[in-house]
Amino acid sequence: MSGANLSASSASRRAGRGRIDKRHAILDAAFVVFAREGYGKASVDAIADEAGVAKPTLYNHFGGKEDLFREAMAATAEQATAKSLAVVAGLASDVEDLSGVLADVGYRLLLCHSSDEAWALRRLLYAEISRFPELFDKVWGHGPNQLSEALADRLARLALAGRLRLTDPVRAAEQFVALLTGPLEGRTVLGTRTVSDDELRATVAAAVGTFISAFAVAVE
Amino acid sequence: MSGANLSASSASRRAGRGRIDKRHAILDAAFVVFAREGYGKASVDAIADEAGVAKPTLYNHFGGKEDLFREAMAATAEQATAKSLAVVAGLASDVEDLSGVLADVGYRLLLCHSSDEAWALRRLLYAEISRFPELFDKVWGHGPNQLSEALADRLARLALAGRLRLTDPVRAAEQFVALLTGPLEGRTVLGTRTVSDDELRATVAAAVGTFISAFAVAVE
Amino acid sequence: MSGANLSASSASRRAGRGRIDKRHAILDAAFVVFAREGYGKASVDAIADEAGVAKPTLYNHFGGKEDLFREAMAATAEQATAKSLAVVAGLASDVEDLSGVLADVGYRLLLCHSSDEAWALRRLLYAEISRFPELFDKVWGHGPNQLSEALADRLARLALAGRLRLTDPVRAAEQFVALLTGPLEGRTVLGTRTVSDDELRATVAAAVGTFISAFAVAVE
Amino acid sequence: MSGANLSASSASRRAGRGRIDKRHAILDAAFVVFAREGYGKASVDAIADEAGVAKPTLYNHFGGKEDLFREAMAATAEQATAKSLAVVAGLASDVEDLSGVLADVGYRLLLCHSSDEAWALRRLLYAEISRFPELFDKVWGHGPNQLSEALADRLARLALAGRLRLTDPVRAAEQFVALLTGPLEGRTVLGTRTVSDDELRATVAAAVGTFISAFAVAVE
DNA sequence: GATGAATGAGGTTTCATTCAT
DNA sequence: AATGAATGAAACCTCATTCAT
Repeated sequence: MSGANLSASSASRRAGRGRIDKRHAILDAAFVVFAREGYGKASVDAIADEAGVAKPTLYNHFGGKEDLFREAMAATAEQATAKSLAVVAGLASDVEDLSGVLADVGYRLLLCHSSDEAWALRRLLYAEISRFPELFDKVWGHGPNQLSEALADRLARLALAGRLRLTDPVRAAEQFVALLTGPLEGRTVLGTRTVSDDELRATVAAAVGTFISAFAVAVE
Repeated sequence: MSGANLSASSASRRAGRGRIDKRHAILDAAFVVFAREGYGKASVDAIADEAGVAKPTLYNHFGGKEDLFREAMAATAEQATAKSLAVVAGLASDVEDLSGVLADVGYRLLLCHSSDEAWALRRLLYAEISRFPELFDKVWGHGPNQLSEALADRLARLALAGRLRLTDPVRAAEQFVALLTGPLEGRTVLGTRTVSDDELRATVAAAVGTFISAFAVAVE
Repeated sequence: MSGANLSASSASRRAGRGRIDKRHAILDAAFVVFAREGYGKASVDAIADEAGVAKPTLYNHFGGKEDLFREAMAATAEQATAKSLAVVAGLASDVEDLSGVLADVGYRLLLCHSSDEAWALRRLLYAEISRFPELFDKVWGHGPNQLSEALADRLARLALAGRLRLTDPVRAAEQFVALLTGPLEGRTVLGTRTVSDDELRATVAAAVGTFISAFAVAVE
Repeated sequence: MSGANLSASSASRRAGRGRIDKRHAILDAAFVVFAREGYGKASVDAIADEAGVAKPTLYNHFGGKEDLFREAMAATAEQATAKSLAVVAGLASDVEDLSGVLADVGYRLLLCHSSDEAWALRRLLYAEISRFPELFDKVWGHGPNQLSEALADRLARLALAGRLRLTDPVRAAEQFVALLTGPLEGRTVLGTRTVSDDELRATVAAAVGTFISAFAVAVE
């Protein structure tokens, strides 16, 4: 969560393996620089340097700074979304230890949420939502929101299986995510400070505890 | 919630009432422009225009763009914080209808949270936290966080009064706030879209419902 | 020669002894700042600060930056000139040890020439001669040039007394000054480095030696 | 000597002969403008205009105003130095008419010293020595100082050849230069006024006369 | 007479973008 | 397709100067 792993993998950049992935290198570099400097202060020069290409090359691949931002955000968001969805996909409906399984899913969701890329994405989205309103769907709609929908599906099946008492699965999913992530916003200082794994797990435990208390069907 | 009422009241600007409030006019204008453009793209020229003063006046009052940003954020945060704290201060511990009271407090907190200023503050804080790390304490620490502490105090007293079953009041307060605000982040598209009052109240009801289910001591 | 004694005497500035010498304080401060920053980079603010007065006060006393420069240069030049002329005035025509007397006068002239004020004056004059051509007369004409004239008078009397063989006393005076000061320009790095008193005296000795060899009437 | 021939030759500027000499054009223009306005008042805009390039081009070639000044000074100083050294190089040690040869060398040195570029160099060096102390070596050390050394070599050989009586050739060289240039500083008003060729030659004659009187071995 | 506050103009520098190669 | 070099526009900031008190 600290910030080191945000540097674009320089292997593919450095290696002249071809020019098929020059576009990829630019996108990676762009996200790195945007994450570090913000959209307004990030300079196309810095992105070109980070990508190891000349500026006109960058303009040949993308229309300009705005398009580059859009595409870099979309590309990174896609990866982040996939990870979260993969976690949710692992939530089965025929579980024994519901609390334990929710805690496991919650913990892994929180890891996704706490990655440097995820924080950078959210920060940039927050910052530029008014200049790039369409980014919301690409980043959030295909991110936590899509996440809420996917999670709602799983919760609905748990309700059908008699393990949860739900009237609105989407709302419940939103609340589960909120209970997980909300308390950590302040504690991580918006992702700029690392929290210990213990604190992470404690937050998960508290979230799951509250969620279970509110929604679980008591076992006999 | 839409964005119209973010323009600084021009009455005090136009009136040459003195120069004591020129500083105030600059701070107001600065926040308006920063909120509209973001820190990086906001130009000092635009701020000076919005404030109705010349640029050097602005530099005489503040050291530069960075300081101006800091002070504008702090000033707006102070106001926002005060409102939220006032709401929490109204949460008594000897209440009859606990659900109703929590819903009332929650609704009013959500109004605070949903104001244009509050969203703008959070967006700017998210965007610039790495360039201005010290802002977190001023904006969030004296904002939702201070809010969590104040709310925790009240919840603790409700626990003492036998109305809530709490092990960690701060955690509970964080969760209450998370249940209120989390689901609305996506639904308001980070504050750029207005949600109906009905949806607001529904979110509050759901949050209070979950909270009560999880923490309320059952009445006989 | 180092640079410490260029700060305006703050005693008269600090003491509210009256306002008769506020003009003096401003002139002193102006020269200090001009010497430190150069005319172009010196700011009126800095001068006002150094003088301990407000900017409008300065504008009440002088017309603006240009006039202030002119007057500050003139005032400092007057002092510097007076010192040099006083040295020359001490050169009598009925001397026994001509070499020794010339060395003495030369040494004291060189001290005048090497003072911080003198170097600052020359540097500013060199720098701004095209913007302030009239300064030449005030600074140089009333300085080394006036010096040449005064020295020429004394040399002429020594010639009349049969001690020197001169066709053009002014030329001889110029050459005497040149022999004294010329070699030191490079050695002091235009006045920014201190030279030892030994080197000063050696330069004087060499200058006087050459001058005597060229112009002295051999004693029997 | 008046100032007209300081404008950069516009031929190469106008002709788009390539971009190899754009750097040269900028350096020339920079020196012209710095000489005319001084470092502080010279604007980068004016330099870019004079060079016929856009401002960013200038910033691409040089780091900023300071570096540009350094390089412009160095470039001009190099040319000026070369000319003076070439003159000294022509001073042979097996001369018949020592006076005549010294006068010839002196005259040509004085022409170098009196050129507009040389005066501008010295004025700028004097003016900015405290802000750019390292310029001294580039301009003066490689200029008159290097000149003194080269001249000292030649004088030493003349001493070996029995034509001069010297104890310290460097000192003698410094004095020769001082006798040549010193009297002209005042007479040309620091290079801002033209002196007639007659006056130039008279100064040379006087300098050589004094030098010969002081150092020449009497011919039998 | 002295001043805190204000300003129009202009400073250096950097930016996103485009040629010509 | 890729690039070194160039640019118009605009950024932040500072200056000499003047009000109104």
